[in-house]
Amino acid sequence: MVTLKQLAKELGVSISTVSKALNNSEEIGEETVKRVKQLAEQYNYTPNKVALSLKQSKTKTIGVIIPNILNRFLAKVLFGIEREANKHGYNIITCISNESLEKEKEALKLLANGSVDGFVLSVAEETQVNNEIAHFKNTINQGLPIVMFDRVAHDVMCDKVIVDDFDATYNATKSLLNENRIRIAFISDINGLSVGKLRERGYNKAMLESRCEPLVLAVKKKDDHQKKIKAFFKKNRNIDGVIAADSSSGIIALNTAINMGLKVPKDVSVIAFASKSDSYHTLPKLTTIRQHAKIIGAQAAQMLIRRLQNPSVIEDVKTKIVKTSLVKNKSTL
Amino acid sequence: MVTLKQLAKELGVSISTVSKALNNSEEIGEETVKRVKQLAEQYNYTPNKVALSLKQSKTKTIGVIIPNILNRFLAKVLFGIEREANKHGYNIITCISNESLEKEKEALKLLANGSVDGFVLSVAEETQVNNEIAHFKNTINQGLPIVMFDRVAHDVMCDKVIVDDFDATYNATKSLLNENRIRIAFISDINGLSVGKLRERGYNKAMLESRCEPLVLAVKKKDDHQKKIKAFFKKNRNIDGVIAADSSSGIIALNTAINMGLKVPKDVSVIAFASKSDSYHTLPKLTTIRQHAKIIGAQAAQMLIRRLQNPSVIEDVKTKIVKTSLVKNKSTL
DNA sequence: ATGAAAGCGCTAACAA
DNA sequence: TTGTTAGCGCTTTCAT
Repeated sequence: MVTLKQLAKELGVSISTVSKALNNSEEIGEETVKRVKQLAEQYNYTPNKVALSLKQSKTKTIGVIIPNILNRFLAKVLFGIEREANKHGYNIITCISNESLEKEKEALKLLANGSVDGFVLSVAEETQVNNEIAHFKNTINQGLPIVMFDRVAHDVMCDKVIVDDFDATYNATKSLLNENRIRIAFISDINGLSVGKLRERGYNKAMLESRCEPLVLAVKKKDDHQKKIKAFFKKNRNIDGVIAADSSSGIIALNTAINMGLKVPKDVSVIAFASKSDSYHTLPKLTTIRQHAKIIGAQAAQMLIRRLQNPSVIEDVKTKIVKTSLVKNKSTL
Repeated sequence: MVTLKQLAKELGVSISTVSKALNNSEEIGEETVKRVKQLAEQYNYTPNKVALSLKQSKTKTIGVIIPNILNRFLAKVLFGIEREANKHGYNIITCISNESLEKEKEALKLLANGSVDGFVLSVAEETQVNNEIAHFKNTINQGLPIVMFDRVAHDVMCDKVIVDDFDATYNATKSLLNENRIRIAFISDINGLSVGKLRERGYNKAMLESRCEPLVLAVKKKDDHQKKIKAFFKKNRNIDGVIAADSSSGIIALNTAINMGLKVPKDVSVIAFASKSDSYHTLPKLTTIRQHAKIIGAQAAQMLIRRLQNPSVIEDVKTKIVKTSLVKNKSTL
């Protein structure tokens, strides 16, 4: 890498002259500016990012902590964050907590040493279960703002971007009830998460309002989803609707129903939290609750960057709700 | 953030004493070391990463450029890279090229300004189509090593980690031929990629060896996969086997076959490049070609880190092949 | 219009 | 055993 020093030497001027010339300072003579820029161009000079960061004590880098990159929703949010960050000249440095509290703490600590200007993160499962929040508060107190998305810690004062999980399942369940379904099951493999609980509650509310009895299957990560769901269907022969809190459960439920000789949507309707491409993984195509992951990511990044660029203004923390949409396909009437 | 300066001041010693004490230098008195460490602990001191990077002209950060984070395979590789990097004290800074040559160039340039010590990347589709490699060569000439994985540019001299794509489909096709299938189709939505082509060639070779006529369906990203595949099945009624170059095509092919009243695997066998969790998205469970994405990521990271840590040794570039495995499930005989 | 110098936080060679 | 100093690459204030 070429440095200002080398350019200065070759041009026979001082370092500061070169710096000013490249930054279009008024102080420098037209002729000099031209010479400097030309040589810089020739040598393909770019300012050293690290030196810049040190000097200006900001890195233009956002730390992103994701619980699980294999989760399609989270991957999509990451995509949204990256794109938005890039648009504003920020890079992202990614850590994967793997749903572990310990790794989350580590990542936070590791990056809070000057590597990043702030964080966008979704809380790890273990963290939510143990309700740990000290590490978040610490980080914020160190002057590093955090924006949480999807899985948030409500007791931490920071900006948040969430989904209307409760309303989403409430409305989805309602829509099945309107199809005159009465034995609607709720299947979820994210029962430990805040969002999983909200989704279940929305479902419950709708069911109880219509005097239908809730019927819930909580699948665990280590279970064989297919077996569990098949057994569940066998035990509850009269199921005529399914609300799935995650895409896998939804896809498997639909395919299992068909495998058991049921007609979808004639005998059973299925709705799942899932993405567009997931909906192609079943025949008939799956009716989905879309979370607009990319928008969530973009919003979160935006909130963080705003805060970074107006550090003086002590804004109140905000919580944005990105509404889901129910996209009807052929797995419902 | 506390700095050495502040600690030094409070302790009434010089900055270098503090630095040495914290780095367990032999030079410093036992008593002093204790005092320094205690105060550092109390103030939760961590060395400023940026200053360290500047001083040592290495960042302990790896730049990762991924064409598409929503691709499950690539996401999994990213996971492997991150974990391996972390193990060796490296962070990763992620850019998503979104299959665009321009973004790939940009990312490379942006991070080559001192932000990272080297790159792990998979080549964007557009880059492969246009066969552009100058930006890679530039980066390497600047002294930043690159390790490519999966989609590699063969004409660039650098370490590579690839999959035995050709053999994988050759063997998979053979295994269907051994089931006495004779009308085996190849379905792919990655026809533009180097790996897609290799997969097709492996299939072709096996078919021709058995004097069977190849039958290929190339789906485009923007197509409605379900429609395309259904039409394909209708046009070629006698298909008795499918090799899919990507998981989506495989899942959709299997589900479509069932939807059309065919029995899987009795009438049609299906094999696809896909992950374990994908195999649960069909009933019967999908027979898959596994790429061991995490291992690929870990290997790539390892190769880069090795090179970074032995900069003097000019090793020859290496290409590692991570073998796929054919995991038989219920979609084949 | 140009340059010298200080300083961001850290390490390390050298001096005391 | 401890401190001084230089320097990593850059910006910026203050001379000149």
